[in-house]
Amino acid sequence: MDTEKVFSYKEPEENSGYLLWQVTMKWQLNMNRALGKMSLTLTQFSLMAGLYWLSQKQHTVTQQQLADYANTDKMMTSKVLMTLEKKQFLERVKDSGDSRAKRLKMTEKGTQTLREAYQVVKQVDDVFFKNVAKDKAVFDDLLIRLIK
Amino acid sequence: MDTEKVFSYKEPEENSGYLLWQVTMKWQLNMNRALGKMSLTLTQFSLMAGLYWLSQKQHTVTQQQLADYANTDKMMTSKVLMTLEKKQFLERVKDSGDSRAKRLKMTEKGTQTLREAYQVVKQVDDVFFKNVAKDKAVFDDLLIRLIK
DNA sequence: TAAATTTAGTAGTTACGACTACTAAATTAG
DNA sequence: CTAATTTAGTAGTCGTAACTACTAAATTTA
Repeated sequence: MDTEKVFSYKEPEENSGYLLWQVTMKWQLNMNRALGKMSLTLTQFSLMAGLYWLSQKQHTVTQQQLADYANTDKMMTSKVLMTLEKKQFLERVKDSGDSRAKRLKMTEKGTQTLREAYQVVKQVDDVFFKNVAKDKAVFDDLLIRLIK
Repeated sequence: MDTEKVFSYKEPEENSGYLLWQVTMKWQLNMNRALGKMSLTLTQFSLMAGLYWLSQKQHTVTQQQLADYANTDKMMTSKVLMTLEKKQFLERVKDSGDSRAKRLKMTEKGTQTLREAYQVVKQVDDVFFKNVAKDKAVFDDLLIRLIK
């Protein structure tokens, strides 16, 4: 029989990684439920937001550039962008300079949807982070140190 | 043309939710890569760990009880437990009292694998949380407040 | 400049994670 | 006691998320 103990702590709650995971799962669930009312997923929203931000910085945005910016896997990004194109939230046009690349351009419908979605996201975030609002600077700093 | 701005901040990095998501994604990726070497996923590890912890507290553990404890969806939990049974890490026996329920019992092989997996997880956590180690108490407190 | 390497994107696989919908058994209520 | 409701678990779907493997085009280098 196996009697030697397995863990160096008694409860999962003593583990930062476990807590981090639980919190993010809850946040993600809230986000997806809220965004679901407008037929968007969190990932779809994030890529649209990323495209919006990147477009402010540079004239053209390719799928690869967006994936790099959003820290998403390029294969997954490709699939989600196809979905977003089908929904007519953006266009994927062959780049004139590099014929391998797809240039991304948000449509008017996409921008409007993003604007509405952001109001929903903001609302969820306000409620979710209410209990740590006064420590936002500390919290964000800790998270930034973890991303490196 | 749409000129009204969409976001109330300039960079995603100003948003706690976005940071939280990015950090957890990175943590999860590190965990899954490390656990992958022993053919385990993070979710499989978590449910095995949850079963181990719950088994310390109570004589019998059902799938539903484990799902409640781990805060996982019962449908997903059911599938992952079937996978873990196939791998012979645990047994799912019909409960004698409640014939709807499946009683979960970790096998010797499961316990041994969990022990090895935990060493891997511990190692990944030590590296991942290195930069915030001295603030662990603050960080954990913030996360606990977010779970409520 | 031809060959080797890198880059941009797609296809298909495995495993969650959140669903709806379902079966069957247990519990509660009238 | 029987009907209504709740509970435990399974089946199948959709959308990531991380892969391997692939095509084709651009770039490097020998």
